[in-house]
Amino acid sequence: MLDNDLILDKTDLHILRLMQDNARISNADIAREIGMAPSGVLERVKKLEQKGVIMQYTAAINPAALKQNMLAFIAIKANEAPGNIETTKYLAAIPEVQEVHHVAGDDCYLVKIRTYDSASLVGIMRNHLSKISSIVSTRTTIVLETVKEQQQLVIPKA
Amino acid sequence: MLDNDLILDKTDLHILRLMQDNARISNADIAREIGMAPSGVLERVKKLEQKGVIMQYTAAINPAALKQNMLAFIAIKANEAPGNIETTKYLAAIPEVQEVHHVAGDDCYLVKIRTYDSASLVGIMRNHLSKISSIVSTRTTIVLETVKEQQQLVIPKA
DNA sequence: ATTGAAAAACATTCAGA
DNA sequence: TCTGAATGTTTTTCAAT
Repeated sequence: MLDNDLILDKTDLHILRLMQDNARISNADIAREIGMAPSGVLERVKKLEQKGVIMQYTAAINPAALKQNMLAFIAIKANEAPGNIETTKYLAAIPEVQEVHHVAGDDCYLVKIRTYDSASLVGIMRNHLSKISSIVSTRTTIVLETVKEQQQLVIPKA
Repeated sequence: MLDNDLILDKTDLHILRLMQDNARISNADIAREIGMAPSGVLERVKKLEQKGVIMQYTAAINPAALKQNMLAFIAIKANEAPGNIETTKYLAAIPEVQEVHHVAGDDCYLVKIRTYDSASLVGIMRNHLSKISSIVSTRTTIVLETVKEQQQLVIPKA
């Protein structure tokens, strides 16, 4: 999936824009919006899913509603052979870790992690990070307030 | 919305888990899964939306499909009066900026930004960031590879 | 790639418990 | 809160283009 045969036309982009903003929009509504038959829309949506353009439909849940009020970024330095991915595999397997990026520069990895509070963050660092022998050092940045947080992409009109 | 009258019971958490994993699941399927009538599920879902627990339904689109292959984090130092939110307002208004966090420590803000390439990143920094007079300095971290990226929360069973 | 028709499944409302 | 019945709508398939 997601090969070179993915030429997204104006209609595909329109569908993506609608579904990115409201994943629970009905095919019928999409069809009305873009002036196509519902069955045609369904075909296109299925193709977008199957090509890996649409990766998932998800409900964005308010972390505060689940009392998950701690958000932190951890910059991690690791001493491992280039191409070795043991560290990232371990980091990605931690459920509270939302993002793991391999970054350029001094710090090898940047990890985004969401927990209930500072105690549970420390708990994860103790129980998980300290068990990863390749980790040389960590630098934790605590988020005081999140002003904007969205995964939505800028989708061009054409 | 999202007051103190949000006591999420086991059923609510089950619904949230299902919808977080697949926002396009039908009410009927949720009803079957949790052993309730579809109309009852609908009521609960509407209440979760109205209380602000469910913030949005969104399709996660593969950035590569839109040729958006540059991801960067920018740490921004700003000299502004505490409580002044002009800088964050400006940052959040940039469409390519997916996240703006006010963080503890030396760097005041952490911004996540997704663009086509390094040229378009530089373009945004020139056209937007350099116009914000309160910004003292920026430190950009380029993502080489994203290993994990999800906004999904850990939802407890009860 | 798209349509339109047809059947099955679904969403939504509302009275009643 | 929840159910169950009722109605209108949607989804999905498929033959045809």
